Order: sequence, then structure tokens, then C-alpha cells
Amino acid sequence: MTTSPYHHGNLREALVGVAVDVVRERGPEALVLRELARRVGVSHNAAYRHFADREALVDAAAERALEALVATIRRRLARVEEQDPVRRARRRLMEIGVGYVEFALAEAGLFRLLFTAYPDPPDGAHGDGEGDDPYGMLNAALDELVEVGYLAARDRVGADVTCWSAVHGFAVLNVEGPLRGLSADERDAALTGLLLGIDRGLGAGGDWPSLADG
Amino acid sequence: MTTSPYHHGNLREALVGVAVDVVRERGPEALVLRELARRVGVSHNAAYRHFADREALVDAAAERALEALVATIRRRLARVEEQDPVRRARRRLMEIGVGYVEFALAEAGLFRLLFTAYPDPPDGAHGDGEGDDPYGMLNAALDELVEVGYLAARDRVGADVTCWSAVHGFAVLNVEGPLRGLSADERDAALTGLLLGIDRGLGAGGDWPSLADG
DNA sequence: ATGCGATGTTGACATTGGTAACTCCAAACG
DNA sequence: CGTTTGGAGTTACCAATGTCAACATCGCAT
Repeated sequence: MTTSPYHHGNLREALVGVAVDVVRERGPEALVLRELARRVGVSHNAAYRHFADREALVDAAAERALEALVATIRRRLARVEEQDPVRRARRRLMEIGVGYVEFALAEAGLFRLLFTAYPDPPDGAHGDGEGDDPYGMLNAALDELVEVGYLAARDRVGADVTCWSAVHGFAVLNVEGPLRGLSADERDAALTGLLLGIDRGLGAGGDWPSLADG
Repeated sequence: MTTSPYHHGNLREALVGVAVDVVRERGPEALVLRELARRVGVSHNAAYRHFADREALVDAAAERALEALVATIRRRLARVEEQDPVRRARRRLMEIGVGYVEFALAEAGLFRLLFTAYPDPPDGAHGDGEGDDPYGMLNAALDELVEVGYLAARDRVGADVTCWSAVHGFAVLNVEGPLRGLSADERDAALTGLLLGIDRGLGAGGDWPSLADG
């Protein structure tokens, strides 16, 4: 309501909003400052009162994208009802992977945005809180796997990078890489295979039954 | 020598050449038509006699990048001297991964170029020749693993996607993702862990000794 | 020699990100 | 209640880029 024709009210939010819209529709490369201004009904250059430059706006939008990704993963995690601690932990790890890929495919634009402007490294500092980022959630899940005895502590090191690499690679290849064009069925099968492979690899120390059957 | 001041001789090659140079130095986004022309000492627009548009030139450069990647992998494969068929096959698969990542890190610009303009899918059609692309080489290596009895035929399906995903993901995260900034040592360790994990996962059917020791 | 087609050139145009200088309004202060 | 001050938007402008159209130049076949 406080929208006098001049002072917009909260241009910043509005800009980030349309930015997200545009990215969802046409990808990060379609993120054009002047068009955003047009859409919001404001002159170009208005944006410069709120963002240092184009990149700053892109970063702001990327933050939104990250939240969306986290939300998707959380949603998937919440659906796990498994009771047995070991099976539960393993299932949770898989769901993180599924959620990650689900988001990448459903929101290809946002997913790509996320990695054209990523907030630098996650700073090896894992181990504190669960973190509100996917990497933190992954680490939490892996720690859980150690606690329940599925993953040998010795194999915990590097497991995060391995898991992330596999799932991220799968997502990238399917979204913008040579694997786009796979049918939904092929994709699902491949992803299941990938995740089961990880699950099997992590638990290779003991003699656990596959999550696939049962 | 045939360089009269007017007709350049073979502009096409020259353009692709400097394009590759620029990408190596400053990445794919620095690939600016007009600058290439300047570098070659020709007027802008000259390029349009040889390329339909910017994208066509990018594609041509990407082709070069692909060749370079393949060369790097071949070089690594050629160095494997292992005699025992099983160990040899396993080692070869690992070297493909190492080569892939090595290239991504050493030639970050070219690697990124490769995936900003990728020649569509590899067309599920694997099984013919080894192919001169990394995907073909990967498939050949996996087939070899089946032949020597390390990889169960049943697990062959999807193994290609799993391997590619893991290695590609690792490369991407390290080159342009949140894992850039890892020290060389950390990176090496993580990659070794990843590749051993794959090796272990593929051979999980039998009871093979790790490639790490011995 | 000559004329034609491939190869380059010049000139223009619309778009984009960005800077500078101006304007407008609202709230703080006397 | 008037004024001033500064945040928020605006217009004017610039250089760079991709691309199109029209023109120039050269070599080779006739």
C-alpha cells in the first residue's frame, strides 16, 4: 500500500522476486537487469540503489534458490518413516540425493543459477550445526550413519565429497549436460542405481543387506 | 605466406585458435567475437563468413577442447603397465577418472567450455566402437571389467552413468563449485577416495582385494 | 582480360551493464 | 510550520557487444 508512484516501497524484494521468476522461466543467462526493472515497472538504474551491480542481484536470487533447494530436501527427509535406526539413516541419505536431483530437474533454472554464483566454499568446517545448506545436511546424514554403525568411522572421511560429487554430477549431466534427454524412466533407474551403489559402497565394511529389497 | 593484407588465408582456423587461447586464459564467458577478430588482426564481422553466429564459433572451440580432454585421458591410459588382467582393467578405469579430473583442473577454461556448449547427448548408442569421446572410453573400460570378471554383467547397466556422474561431479565442484579452494593434497586424497569407492562398489559382488594396497 | 564468387570491410542498429547529474518526496529538526 | 537533508528513482549518456546490410577486393575460371 505504501506504493506512491515514486518511492516504490520495497523495490529490493520486488526485484529479487521477478529475478527468481525470470530464472525459473528462462535460466540464469536471461537475467537482465533492465528487463527486471521493466517488469517491476521502474526505470533501469533504479536497481542500483539496492544492488552494487548485476552480480549482486544475481547473488540475491541465488540465495532464494538455495532456500528452495533446502526446502525440497527437507520435504523429502520428512517423509521417511522407517523405524529401524540403520535402515532409517540409510534411507535418509538416499532421500537427500533424491531431493537434490528432484530439485535440479524440476527447477533447472534455479539449480543452474545456484552454481553460476555460488557463495564460495562451505569451509571445511563441518561438524558444528546441521547447517541450513545441503552440504551440512549431507554431513549430518553421514554422521548419523556412523553413529548407527553402518558406516565405519575410518571411511567417514571423504564420504561427503564422494556423495556430493556423485549426486551433483548426476544432476548436472541430466540438467545441462549430455544426459539431458534421458526419459524419466531411464533417469529414475539410473539414479536408483547410483544411490544404491553409494549405499552399498559406504556399508561395504560390514555385510548389510541391500536397501533395494525388503 | 599467402597472407595478402586482405584475404587472410584461413581465417577459420586462426579464429578457432585464438578462441581456444582466450578460453584457456579467461574462460568461456570471455569469448567475445570482436576481440577474437582484433587478435587475429581482422575486422569484426569477418568471422561471419565462417561461422553463422557466436555460438557456432563456440562450438568449434568446444570441439578442440573435447579433443584435448580425450588426449589427456589417452595419455594416462597409455601409462598403465599392470599385467594382471583384472588389476589392469580396474586401473584403467581409475586412470580415466584421474585424467578427466586432471584435465578439468589444469584446463578449467576448456573444461567449462565443454559443458556450456555440449554436442547434445551421446545417444544411448554405446556398444559400437570405443568412440573417440570420453563416454565411449568409459564404456569400453567398463565392458573390459565385465570381460575379466570383475564387474558382474548384471551390474554393468547404469555403471557408466554412475561412474561418469561421480567423476564429473567431483570435477565440477572442484573447478567452479564450492570445492574449489581445496588444497592439492586434500583434492588428491578426496579423488583417490572417490575412485577407490567406485572400484569397491563395482566389484562388490565378488571378494576382491582393494586396489589401494599391494 | 574479365567477371563472378568467396572473403573482408565499413557502417549502422538495438541491447546491455554502468556512471553522472538531476528530481522528488518524506521524515527529522529548528 | 518551514526548511533541509538524504534516500529512492529518473533521465541522459557511454562503451561494448552481437548482428545485419551494403560495399570493396582479390583470385580463379572462362
